[in-house]
Amino acid sequence: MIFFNENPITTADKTFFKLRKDIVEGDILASSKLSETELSTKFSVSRAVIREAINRLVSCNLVERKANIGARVVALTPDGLAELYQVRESLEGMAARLAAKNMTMQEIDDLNSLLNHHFQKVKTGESYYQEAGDVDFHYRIILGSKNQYLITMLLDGIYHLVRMYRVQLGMSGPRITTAFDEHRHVVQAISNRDEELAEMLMRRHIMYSKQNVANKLSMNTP
Amino acid sequence: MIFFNENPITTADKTFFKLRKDIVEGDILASSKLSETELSTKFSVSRAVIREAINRLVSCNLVERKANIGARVVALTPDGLAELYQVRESLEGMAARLAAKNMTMQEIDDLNSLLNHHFQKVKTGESYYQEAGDVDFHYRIILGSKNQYLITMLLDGIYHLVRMYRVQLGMSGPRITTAFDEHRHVVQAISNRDEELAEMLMRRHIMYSKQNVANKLSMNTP
DNA sequence: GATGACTATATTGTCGACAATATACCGTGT
DNA sequence: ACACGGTATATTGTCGACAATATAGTCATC
Repeated sequence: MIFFNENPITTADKTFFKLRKDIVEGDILASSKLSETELSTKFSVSRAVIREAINRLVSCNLVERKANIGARVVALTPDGLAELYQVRESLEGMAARLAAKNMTMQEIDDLNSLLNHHFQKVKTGESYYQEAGDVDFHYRIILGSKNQYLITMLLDGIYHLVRMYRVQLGMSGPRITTAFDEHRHVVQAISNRDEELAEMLMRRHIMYSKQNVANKLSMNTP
Repeated sequence: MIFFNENPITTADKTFFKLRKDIVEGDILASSKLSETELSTKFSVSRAVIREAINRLVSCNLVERKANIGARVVALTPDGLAELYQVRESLEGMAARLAAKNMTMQEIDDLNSLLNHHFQKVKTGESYYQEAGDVDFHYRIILGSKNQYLITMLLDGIYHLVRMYRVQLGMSGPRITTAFDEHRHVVQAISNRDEELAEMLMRRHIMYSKQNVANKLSMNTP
């Protein structure tokens, strides 16, 4: 069963993915207005396609729209970050617990391989944390929960917004290696089928990450 | 700050609300196909409006859409119910905990008034549980959490799907009065600012409700 | 100089038509 | 009788134009 088909089929799909990428990576600035006509000429598609893409961006909390006024990219604020990570901690904690219960041995092995791959990059100093999707640790855990609604809420709901904070506010210094160790420990708990510990470790990991991003954010907006 | 503006502005809004109501209440049958042309003639609006409404229904997990094929109302299944209530228990438990922390005295008083109002209906045997929105106990707790993302996930994500199961599979017999008592206890905990107890009682309450709906569902699909 | 109504402009919301894709039907061949 | 291909039909996806709403600018009035 394939939960998440991120293969674009229609042009609206492609436009949505492109816009999401541009917003998450900051090529379209936070808090900036999204003009339908402007975007439609820029992407050489009709306004209907742009409108559908924007509506989907609203669903993932990356854009806010007001009737008859327009759509804006969300702002990155300390309060927003706090609320976001509050639910993220709870939901991804739950995902880790369910993953410890429901992931297959094969999937756990693959996850370990992925971490080994990441370890190579950490050693050489590359920042691999920017990438989204199947190559991301959190993404795999979320899918591993095998709960359709949890997966939708996380991947369609806040996953990319979390990435937006992370990518635009950066992660650097010793946090990279400590975060990697925390990933290791979570997978270890999952491997032991220790549901409670997996949840606890994931919650702590997200708590620490939040602190890191919050510091960067408070530096930018004093 | 107004979190949820359920006031329809555009015709797409109105169409969306109407369709959502019809689906939740079973006037449009579960698992049935939604034809865009058919609906557009039925509602006397353009297909663009219908398409937008359907996309929003997809966002609340009431409808599934496949590219170039079409949209169908979701099916009500035991497995779906189990997954749904698994996340519901976690999220609404969290909402109750946050509500115990964040609701104002005024809001708690209003909530008690609402329960008194419900009590009158329970005594006379009316089934008040069908109504959605501000007059619903769970709705108020969710808003009381004051967490933007939690509110969005619950109200835009699963609230109406939960109602769909409840409305179409019914709640009857002694469950009505016991559910009412459980509501009382949750509010009592919130009133005492006992976050842990509020979460625990809410989780239990949802667990019991699930059992009730699951029984009805297994009777229908033997 | 500030305020309020009015107009001009730009943007979003809605519509009907056309294009692309999937489904159903029918005929042919084995 | 069954399997396979092709055509006809129906449905969804995309487009450009028009209608409705909000914004900005202008002018008149106090």
